[in-house]
Amino acid sequence: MARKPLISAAMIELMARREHHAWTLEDLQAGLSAAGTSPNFSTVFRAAEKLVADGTARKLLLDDGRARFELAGTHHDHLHCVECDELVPVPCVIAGAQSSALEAETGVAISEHHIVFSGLCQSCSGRRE
Amino acid sequence: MARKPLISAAMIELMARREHHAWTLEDLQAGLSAAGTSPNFSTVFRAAEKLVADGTARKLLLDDGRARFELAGTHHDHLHCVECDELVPVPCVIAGAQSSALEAETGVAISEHHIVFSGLCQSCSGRRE
DNA sequence: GCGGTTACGCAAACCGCTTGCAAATTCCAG
DNA sequence: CTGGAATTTGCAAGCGGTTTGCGTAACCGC
Repeated sequence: MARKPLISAAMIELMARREHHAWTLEDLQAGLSAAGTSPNFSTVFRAAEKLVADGTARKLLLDDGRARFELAGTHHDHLHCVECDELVPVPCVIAGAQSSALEAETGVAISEHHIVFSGLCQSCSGRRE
Repeated sequence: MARKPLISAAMIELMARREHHAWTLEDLQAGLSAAGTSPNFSTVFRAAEKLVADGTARKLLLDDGRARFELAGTHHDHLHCVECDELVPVPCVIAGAQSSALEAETGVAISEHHIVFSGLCQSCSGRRE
C-alpha cells in the first residue's frame, strides 16, 4: 500500500516523554532533531495536523500567537508561566453546576471551555522565594 | 502642539455602541467606514494599539487567530459563539477561593485568568429551538 | 523488481499583524 | 494671517508563523 509515517510515530513518542506538556511546532522539530531525525518544518506541521485530525492530539492557541500541541487526554486547563513560558496543565476548576448556572443566567449554551491562567509555574514560583 | 487623533475618538464611540462586544480590526475598519471615515487599516491598528496602551481597551486573541478589541471594564469572561462567531461577555465564574485552592494544590502562582467558553450565544441558542 | 500509494522536502504563498517613511493635517506662536 | 512644530494618516513593504503545491523518494503488496 504505502509508506509508513515515521514522523508521526516519533512525534507521539516524543510528546509522551513529557519534557514539555505542550509543544510548539518549533519544539517538536527541535525534539525530533535531537532524537535523530531532522524533519522539515512542513513535515512536522503536517504530522501534527494529522494527529489533531485523528484525535490523538489537540491544538491550542495562546496569546503569544503560537500554536501548541498536546496529546489528547482527560480534560484539564492550563497555566502559562510568564517566566519560563511553559504551558503547564492544571486540573479543571469549573464544575458542571457552575456552567449550568451560567447558562441559566445568560441564556447561552455551553459546549466546552478553555481556561488559561497566567502566572508562575511551580518551579518558577519556587525559585522566586 | 499637534493634531487631534480623530480616529481613536471615533473608534471609542463606535465600540461603545455595542453592536459587537469585541471587535476585530476588520470590524472596526468596517464600522468606521460605515460611520463616514474610511481609515486605512494601519491607522485602525495603531489607534487600537494606543487604546490598549492607555488602558481604554483590551486585546484578546482567539483560537481563530484573530485579535479582538473590547473596551476595558470590569473583569468578565467570554463565550465564543460557534454559529455567529460573536464573542459575548459572560460573568466570571472563578471565585478567588477556587484559584487559591488551585494554587495550593499545584504550587503555581496565579495572577490572572482568561476563560473562553464555546457554544451558542443567547440569540443563536434561541433560534435553534 | 514493478506499480501503486503515500510521506517527505523544498520553496513559495498566505494571513493577519507591524513598521518605516513621506505627505497631510492641525495647532500654536508670532 | 502665516510659519513652523508636532502628530496622525496613508501607503507600501516587511515579518512571524503557518499552510500549500508540487516533484521526488520511500514503502507496500504483488
